[in-house]
Amino acid sequence: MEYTYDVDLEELCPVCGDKVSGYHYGLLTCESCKGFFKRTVQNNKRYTCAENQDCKIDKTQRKRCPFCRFQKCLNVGMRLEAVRADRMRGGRNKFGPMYKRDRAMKQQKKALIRATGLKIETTPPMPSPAPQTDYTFTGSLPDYDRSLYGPPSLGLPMPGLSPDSVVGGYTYPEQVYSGLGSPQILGVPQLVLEFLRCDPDELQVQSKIAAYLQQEQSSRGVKGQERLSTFGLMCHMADQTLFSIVEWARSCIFFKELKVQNQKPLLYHTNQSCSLLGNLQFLSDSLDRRCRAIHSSFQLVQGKVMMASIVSQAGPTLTSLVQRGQELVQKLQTLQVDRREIACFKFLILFNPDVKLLENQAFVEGVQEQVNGALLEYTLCAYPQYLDKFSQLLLRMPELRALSAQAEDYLCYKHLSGEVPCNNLLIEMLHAKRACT
DNA sequence: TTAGCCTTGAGT
DNA sequence: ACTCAAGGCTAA
Repeated sequence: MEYTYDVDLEELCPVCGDKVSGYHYGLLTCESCKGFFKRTVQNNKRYTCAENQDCKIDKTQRKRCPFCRFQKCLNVGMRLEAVRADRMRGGRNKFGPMYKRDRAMKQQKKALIRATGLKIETTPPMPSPAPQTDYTFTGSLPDYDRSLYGPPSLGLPMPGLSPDSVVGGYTYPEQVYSGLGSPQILGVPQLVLEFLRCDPDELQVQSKIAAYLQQEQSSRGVKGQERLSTFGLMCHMADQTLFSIVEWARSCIFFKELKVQNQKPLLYHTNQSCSLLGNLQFLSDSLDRRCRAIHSSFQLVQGKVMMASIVSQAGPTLTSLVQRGQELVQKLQTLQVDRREIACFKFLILFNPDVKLLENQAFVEGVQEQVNGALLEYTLCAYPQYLDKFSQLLLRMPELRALSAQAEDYLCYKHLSGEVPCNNLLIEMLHAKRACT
């Protein structure tokens, strides 16, 4: 029911709502708007609006005001460059690959809708900024006075909440991203760039934690205290990692808009998963940045030594947990997950729709949808030869959550048998989590 | 002028 | 050989 409704919705012309006949001048439109756009651009037509330049354009009224109709054509993203100045017929233009990606994306979004029952919001495509790529091939650009119609209004609906977005006390996330043709910089959706901006440098975080642990250990030596066991070390390490995750979440887009009481449950369900991803990012960063090779290899060696000591000292449960974690990291590495994808993945983990909040449930689901959409778009644009990457990535999510839950159970067990050091943030969270569920 | 159908031809 | 988004044609 919902599914067919969505499909129908997508097959309507974004200009007038008539039936779509294919891709025309950059996007799916109906035959009549295709013809109208062509005539207007080819013949350099100028219209004027008898009203206030905001006429409603639909199937029955589209003939009434050509000015507003053409305005709408431009606003929904129809491309002047796709009208050929030399009027050459047939053949293909450079939009071909874009149409192909768009088709792939629509298909995968449908699959996603079927799989999750969620609807991925696709706001009407934004007019893209002045074309950076040259789309002319079968001829030169038509001599068209674009400035007459003014620059395309590419304002992002970023700041503030519009009155419409507040419904019955529940706030919805601002739609920061839209479908293909959404604001992008070199093929990276704006939202993905924003995630990357909030994402901490994992190398630095890990160095800081390592330094902290070393200091902790040596100060114990000085004070004549017993040195920390492997498990004790891991608890401290996890604790520090948790601090960094909380710090990250509190400063990042979407999350900081939530009230603290709503932030907490999300954070409680996040810890282990994100630290695992942090590890992955750390590893990939270490490999990427040759300039820090010495530093990185030192850290890697340290990591390996630590692993060895875990395997030799820890019980079989912990060992298997760590091993499974490493296996998952390895799987993700063979997928060649890049930093941007990891940044998105972290958001998907943080905004877990399964965590029930007292309020703002819709907000969490909305963010989930937006991030899914942005990640899908990014993977399709960045890895067009690997159209499956998005679903491969999502496929790892249940594994990650399962592992996280097991780690938590283990921690709980250890805590009950009194083996976890006091003043541990992890345990505090554990208590808080049990209390609120 | 509109809009449905036709012809074309590079890319696959 | 086929596809499908360009441009072309023409009756309302």
